[in-house]
Amino acid sequence: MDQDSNRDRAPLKGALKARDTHRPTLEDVARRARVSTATVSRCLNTPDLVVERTRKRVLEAVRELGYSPNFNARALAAKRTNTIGAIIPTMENAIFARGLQAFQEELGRHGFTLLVASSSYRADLEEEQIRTLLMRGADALLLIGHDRPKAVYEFLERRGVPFLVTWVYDPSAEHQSVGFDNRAAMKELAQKVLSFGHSTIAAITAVQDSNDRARARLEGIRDALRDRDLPPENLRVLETTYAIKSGAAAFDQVMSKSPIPTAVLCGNDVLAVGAVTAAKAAGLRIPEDVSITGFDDIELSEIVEPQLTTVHVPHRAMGTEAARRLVDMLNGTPAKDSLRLDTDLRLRRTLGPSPR
Amino acid sequence: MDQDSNRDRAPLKGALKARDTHRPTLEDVARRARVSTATVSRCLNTPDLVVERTRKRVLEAVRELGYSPNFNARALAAKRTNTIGAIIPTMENAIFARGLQAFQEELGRHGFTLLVASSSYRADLEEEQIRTLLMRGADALLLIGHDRPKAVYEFLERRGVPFLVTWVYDPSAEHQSVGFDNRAAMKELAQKVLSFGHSTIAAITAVQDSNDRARARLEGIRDALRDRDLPPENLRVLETTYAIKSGAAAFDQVMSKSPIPTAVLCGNDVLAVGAVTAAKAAGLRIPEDVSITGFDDIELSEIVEPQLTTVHVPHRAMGTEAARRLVDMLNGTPAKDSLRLDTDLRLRRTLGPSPR
DNA sequence: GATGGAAATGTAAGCGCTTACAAAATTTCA
DNA sequence: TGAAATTTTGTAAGCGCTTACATTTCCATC
Repeated sequence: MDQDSNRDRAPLKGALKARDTHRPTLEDVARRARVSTATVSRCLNTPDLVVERTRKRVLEAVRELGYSPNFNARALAAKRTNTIGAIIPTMENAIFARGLQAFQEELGRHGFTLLVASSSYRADLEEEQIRTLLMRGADALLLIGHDRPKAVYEFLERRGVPFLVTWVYDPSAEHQSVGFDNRAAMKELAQKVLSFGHSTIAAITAVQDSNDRARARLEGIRDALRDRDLPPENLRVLETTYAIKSGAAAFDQVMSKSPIPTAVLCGNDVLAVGAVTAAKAAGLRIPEDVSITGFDDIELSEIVEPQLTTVHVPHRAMGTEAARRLVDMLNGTPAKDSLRLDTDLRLRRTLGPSPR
Repeated sequence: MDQDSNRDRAPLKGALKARDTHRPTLEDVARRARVSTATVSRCLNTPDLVVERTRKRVLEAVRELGYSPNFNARALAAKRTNTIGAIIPTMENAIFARGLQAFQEELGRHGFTLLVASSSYRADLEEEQIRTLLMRGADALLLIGHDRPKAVYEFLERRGVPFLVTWVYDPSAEHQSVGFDNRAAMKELAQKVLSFGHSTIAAITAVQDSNDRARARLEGIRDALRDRDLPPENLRVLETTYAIKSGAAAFDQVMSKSPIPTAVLCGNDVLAVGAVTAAKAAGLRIPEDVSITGFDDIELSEIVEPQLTTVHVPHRAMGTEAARRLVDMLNGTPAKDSLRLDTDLRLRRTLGPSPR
């Protein structure tokens, strides 16, 4: 039996009406404090415009009634929500979570609220989420990466919505960004790998489509090879989805076909962790038999054994600075140039000399 | 130079007004389709009430103008947002993410949207988030665990907001829940540990305050000891915050004071992973020198070495069922009894026979 | 072809706020 | 002391929708 008679209810409307002991409105507060609704509104939004005596009386009434403003009504009237939307590719893994945490904290300091949506790395869903966030009244948006249809940017601009791109730094791009140079960072890592004598390389990359970070990272590897005059054939590239298992499968595949690489550079730590587990399962020693590297420096990379050599990304700095800039934009501060933040190589245990 | 003259802007209002090429409203659509706003509204919300010919004309106008409804205005007028709020303790680790994913998917199937907030495991912040979500018009709420001030429940009930507790199953609690029996699950694990001959035990638990899951899990361990007639002194308990490092620190502490336990049961996988890394750092073999267990079965538990013995929690089933019930509540279906979902022991490598 | 009832559409009153603008109260200062 | 300037408060018009109710249109029936 899954019914519970002491709690049965009428259909929605009846239920709501019956139980809603009239949530107090501005007008209730106004009546109680014997002022106009305008004054109450001012007490809440621009307290300096109200003389102390009145203000006290009003706030007293607010407390007594347990009043809290109706966000939707406020947004409708003010045409402003003090909300900033962010669309990230995924919530499942924590890469974006930390940056977003800092973003939110900084927003909070300026009286703004964060609304998050995730696109599952899908361009069409991202567009939908953008529309949803704007429908909900987001005053500005935070976007990850530059790569999206031109129409999206046009839409945003037509609407006059301030937005900022993050997680990348690309001064050649058309829009302002706060991030790091994925290509240069990966190139630096790849150079380090090559300096260990590796010359037959594999790259396991995230899906490149609609993902400029993934593409830039791959280009970084190519840059490094080129600098050393290694032919492009020395790099084998595999593309796969963002999951530990995918990394493992890709690793198996890469190691099963000649020429077998001595180093496998992964587009992110999640793939790299998958590669590490697959290598161990195959009885390979890391880094004696094969070197593996990641990118992002998520928590996992220090837990996995051996610890992952990777690139540390300035999550928090990005989040904080992005928040500041977005708030500035909403306050009418002139736009700034894109900001480049630094990455760090984290040389840990999965990178070693080439066995050949 | 961080200014960019081709993008400089007037202060906010000017900027918005200047750039806002009049976002189309219902009225614009109505005019274009030569019907009343009511008809347009009906086309969007209750299309069966509109005859095909008109509907087509209206939808055509919608498309041509690129109209999308103003969520806030809609919420204000309809007193309903089709939004359900969820407050989870943390976004940083993925435990709740997967359950929430399923929750969201199921909500989507019923035309509802999810709004997430996180409380950082703090009761005061949770209250604030509840208020925020309700201000934003959430029609119903998903809450984690039963343990919160009575006043919160009273507030929710006075407001007539349907809500559901999850991540726990406790038929003795006052409110409906969809979850699993934390105490019984941990007891089962602890029994298994004891069956391996361990008798000097330590528990590293999450902060117990405002966290009935943490308390229930600890009680589960005590239950198991009691069943075996082991005295309570054989269990040493350490409480610490939710982080890998905290788990590591707690482990070091527990192993540095006699009597030294042969098994360390952790309240969750994050703490357990910390314990595992600390053990390895201290040169202890797992499970030869010490056994360690977790709870939750997050992805990490299969990555860490040795793989973690833990309790698998039915994230997705909880999310899906919780969504269904909440939607039902909003549709006026009579309340149901709490639902108990099953957990599974995942016996992996960190649990072995007692060395003594 | 008139009639009644159902189906489709329109009219207009809000929903709970913010904010121009107007009015009243208070302060300033000649 | 009183007019002007300033501060404080009030009035009321929306913001963009939904929906109860009124009206019109349509169609089946006699």
